[in-house]
Amino acid sequence: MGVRMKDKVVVGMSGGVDSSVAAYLLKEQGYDVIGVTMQIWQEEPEEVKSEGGGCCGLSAVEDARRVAEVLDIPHYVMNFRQEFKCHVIDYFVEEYLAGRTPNPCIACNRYVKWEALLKRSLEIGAEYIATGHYARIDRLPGGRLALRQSVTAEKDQTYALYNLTQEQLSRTLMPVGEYTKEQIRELADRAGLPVARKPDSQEICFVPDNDYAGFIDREAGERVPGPGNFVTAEGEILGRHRGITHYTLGQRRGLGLPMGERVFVTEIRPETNEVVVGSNGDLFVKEVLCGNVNFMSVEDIREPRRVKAKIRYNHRGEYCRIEKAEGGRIKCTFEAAVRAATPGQAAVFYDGEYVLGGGTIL
RNA sequence: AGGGCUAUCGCCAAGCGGUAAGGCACAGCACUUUGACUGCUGCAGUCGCUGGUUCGAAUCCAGCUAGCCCUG
Repeated sequence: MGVRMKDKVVVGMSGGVDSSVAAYLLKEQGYDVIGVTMQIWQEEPEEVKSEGGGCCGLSAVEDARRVAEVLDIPHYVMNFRQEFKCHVIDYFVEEYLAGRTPNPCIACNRYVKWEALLKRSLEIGAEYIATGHYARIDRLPGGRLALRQSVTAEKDQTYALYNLTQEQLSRTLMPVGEYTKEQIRELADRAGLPVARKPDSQEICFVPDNDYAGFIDREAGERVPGPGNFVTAEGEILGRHRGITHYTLGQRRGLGLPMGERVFVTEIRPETNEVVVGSNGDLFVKEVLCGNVNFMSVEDIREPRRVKAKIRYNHRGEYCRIEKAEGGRIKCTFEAAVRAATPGQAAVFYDGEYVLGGGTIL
């Protein structure tokens, strides 16, 4: 590893174990480490302050500061509320209003962490930014940079990072990707970091009460579509739903329909405010179309090629053939049908351990 | 107000004299740095009501009530 001594790196510190250890590791490697905690949302309610919090919660600031003290590195708080509101919150709300299911982490990574944070980090003289993501970055023989899955496939977080550009990757360090979660906690413990046993974060960081639909109600007010009909694919009305923002493809719980058998959301129709319900089998498809494609390990694809694709964060992946389609889109033809390919979610393509690229499911 | 049928958890539904299956829904938990999926746990001291027969009834009998159906 060509560690360039004294290179300055800004580590985005969320106050969690992973980013804390990232800072620790980089310091050990000889970098000039600066800890930065991003303020991205409002003040947290008092109750959740001492809890695990989200990946970017504000209670984070306290923890991050303590870690920085232990590591003896400077720590700053940067305000990114505006960027977060624009690229994450608004996007999140608009997608749901349109009947799609967004992935806010992907947007946050691409536009807040690797755009706003990176820009400001460069402004203060840093060469790199670093995070505690479980992913690796390699330079390929051809010269391109590509994300590589972390050592532990279970913890791998490349899915949420497929949208990064070459320029962004060239300014990024992800030291945590070389270790397992257990090793990271051990390192934290040995380094005396106060967050070694902090529970992993989960849920949407800006929706601490886990009621994302309620969040949309508060954000979008009367723009939120009201109740409508649950219907079958044949058009039979089965009952009333609470508004399309409450549902996503493949969802079973919360429908309140006693059909005698399990039923799932198979389609959301914003035009008619209908939510279509069907059996689990109805959710499987072999073809998926993607837009807003970002290529990573390759500049582009001319010929169809076989890759493994993940259609959601927690997806083991399925082999498919990807090929160019109308308007820069990519058509994926799966070897085995995938369940609930959901518009708004990302399909990320893997060439072995490397992220070839990805796009948004249409 | 002639006759027949049915009344068991929010919905569906076993049970046929021996001390309330199951499915769906719902709730909680687990899993999870997105939404989901999935898994686990919980969920009728009571069988429309009132009496009766019986050692013992949701199960048999009677009356009442409600709903459905057929006649008028």
